[in-house]
Amino acid sequence: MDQIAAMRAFVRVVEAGNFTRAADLMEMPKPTVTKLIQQLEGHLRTKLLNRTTRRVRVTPDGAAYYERALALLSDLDELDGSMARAQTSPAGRLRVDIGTSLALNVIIPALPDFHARYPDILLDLGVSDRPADLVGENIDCAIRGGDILDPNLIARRIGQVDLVMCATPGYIARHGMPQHPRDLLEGHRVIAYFSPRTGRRMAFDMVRGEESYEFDLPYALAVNDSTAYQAAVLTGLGIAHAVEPLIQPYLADGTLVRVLPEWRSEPIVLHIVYAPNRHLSSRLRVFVDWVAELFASSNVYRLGPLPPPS
Amino acid sequence: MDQIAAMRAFVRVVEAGNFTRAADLMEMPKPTVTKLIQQLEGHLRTKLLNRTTRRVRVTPDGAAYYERALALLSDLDELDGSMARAQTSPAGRLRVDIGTSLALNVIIPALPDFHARYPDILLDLGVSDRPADLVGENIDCAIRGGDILDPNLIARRIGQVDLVMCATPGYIARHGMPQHPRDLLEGHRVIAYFSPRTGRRMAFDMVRGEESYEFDLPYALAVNDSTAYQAAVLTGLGIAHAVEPLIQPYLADGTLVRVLPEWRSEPIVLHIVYAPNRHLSSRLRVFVDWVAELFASSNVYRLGPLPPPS
DNA sequence: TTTCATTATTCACATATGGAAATAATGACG
DNA sequence: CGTCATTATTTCCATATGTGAATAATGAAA
Repeated sequence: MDQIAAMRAFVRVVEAGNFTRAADLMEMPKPTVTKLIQQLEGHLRTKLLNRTTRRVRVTPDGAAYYERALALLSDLDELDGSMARAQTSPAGRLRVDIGTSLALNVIIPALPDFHARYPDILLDLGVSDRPADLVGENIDCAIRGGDILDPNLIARRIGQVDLVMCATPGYIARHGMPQHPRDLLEGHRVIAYFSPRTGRRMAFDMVRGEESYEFDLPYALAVNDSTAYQAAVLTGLGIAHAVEPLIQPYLADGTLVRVLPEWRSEPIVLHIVYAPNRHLSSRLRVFVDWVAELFASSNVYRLGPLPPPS
Repeated sequence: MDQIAAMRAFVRVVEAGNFTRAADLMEMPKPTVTKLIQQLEGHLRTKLLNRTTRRVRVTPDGAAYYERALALLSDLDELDGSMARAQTSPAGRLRVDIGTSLALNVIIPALPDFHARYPDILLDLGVSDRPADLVGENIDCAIRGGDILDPNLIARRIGQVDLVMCATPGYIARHGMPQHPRDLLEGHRVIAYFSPRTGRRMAFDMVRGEESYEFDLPYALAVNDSTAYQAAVLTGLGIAHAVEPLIQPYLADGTLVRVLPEWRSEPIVLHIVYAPNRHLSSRLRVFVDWVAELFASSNVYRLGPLPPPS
């Protein structure tokens, strides 16, 4: 027996004064109303309605039950309604995990716009290059650069960033300017980025026409955070494989110089990832869409955290 | 979908921490729990549980829903429980319709006993020989003498009363003592009882051995209430067909004398009647049983209202 | 990395339920 | 009283749901 349906039918019969009208109001066949009332009376072991084909009268027990059933159905409808409203009017807490550079340079500066659009969404930002367990830590989504290795997550591509080789003028004055990727193997040091998850250093890849090199180079310093990497580049301790938009101001004012500029590296692809869910909450949906729009609507889409979390 | 069952399953899964244990606790197959949770999520269009085969985690939405569902289920259980208690612990109003003589002479004097046993039952006594519409007037039961003509009611026999012929000594001095039923046809008058429902007078029936008479006799006075009839007997206006236990004191002190004592009349059968109901309320059930016991446990069972409501 | 015990889900058949049509009951009217 | 319009209930077949068995997924342990 569907007790809620039975209670709804009973309430309707009491209010309508007969079975037929109640059935019409509920867009339900009459036998169904009959059956539901019978089932409810059986469940409660109490006669709720004295009825003939011409008259329906509520028993004293039925009248008492009606009042309480009405209140209870109202509570249930309120509960269902609040869930529906949560779906159609995005509100509530959203937990987002972002790499440091993307957070500091792209997302956080744009948040006034998101807040203006969705004032009822509370954003919890986890800012770290260290990947989190989305399901295990109840994180709604993450914005990441690089390959997405977890096949259980949905990854929506939102942009890419270029990597470029560079160094300080002081480093070049001391060690000389490399003329070819193989020059980096001797007499040079790099500033390396290592994965916060695996500890493995990211290789330096370089392509020119049909030529392609990929080296795990001798390094003077290795960091595993994209914002720290940007600061490390400026120390002059080595040659860096840096995110182009983040160092662009330093290239412009001469603080840094390009190294091997005729060689290109694979850009880093940016994704927003979240767990599959037939019933995606509206607040997550609007955030994903807003992020995608943010990256698509300006050339900041090419920005992203240094190296892939691989 | 049975939403209540789905909510119960959800609450159990949250508390048990996994589907299998919830299913065991509810004595329900695991696939049913799976289906119910899926249906509830579909109904609410919200993911309530993030689950793998090894772990079940409640989503933030799920946690919020859990609290409210728990409260609502508690209210429902309280409502169901209160209906069950009303069935097992007799309480509430009971409307009973009784003929005047039975009310005044039998039931009312015994009510202290009923009240002592069932202090939470409130009795509304309708006292009249005039029959009421049980269903139409929300009367729970009636105690009646005579044949029960309504086939839609349940009639439980609780006793019978004898009818006897009698008159005042003054009447006999003026008209003479009848020696045979046929003597009543000439020179005599009776006090008649007529049905409050149909207006028809009750016949005087007399049996002796194989002889049997039934006359609609000339009357000096006719009343349609059993208590009024008792008073009318004492006027000396005619011969009466009276309820034996009610006039016993007058026969003992000579106020009345028996007439045709060797002739017998059909006793009046007493019933308690109520509408059929698969779910008889406990208060009605205990009252019916108490009345039956009252009549069975003493010789008052032979008492009843005059003439049938026919 | 592979293995394996545990647990959620899916599948397919048995059982339960829904609902159109037929039937029974009611009570107003003449 | 009989007739008949209205309405609750029952019947029986089509559809939906429940559930045992099989399958897929997970994650701890070696």
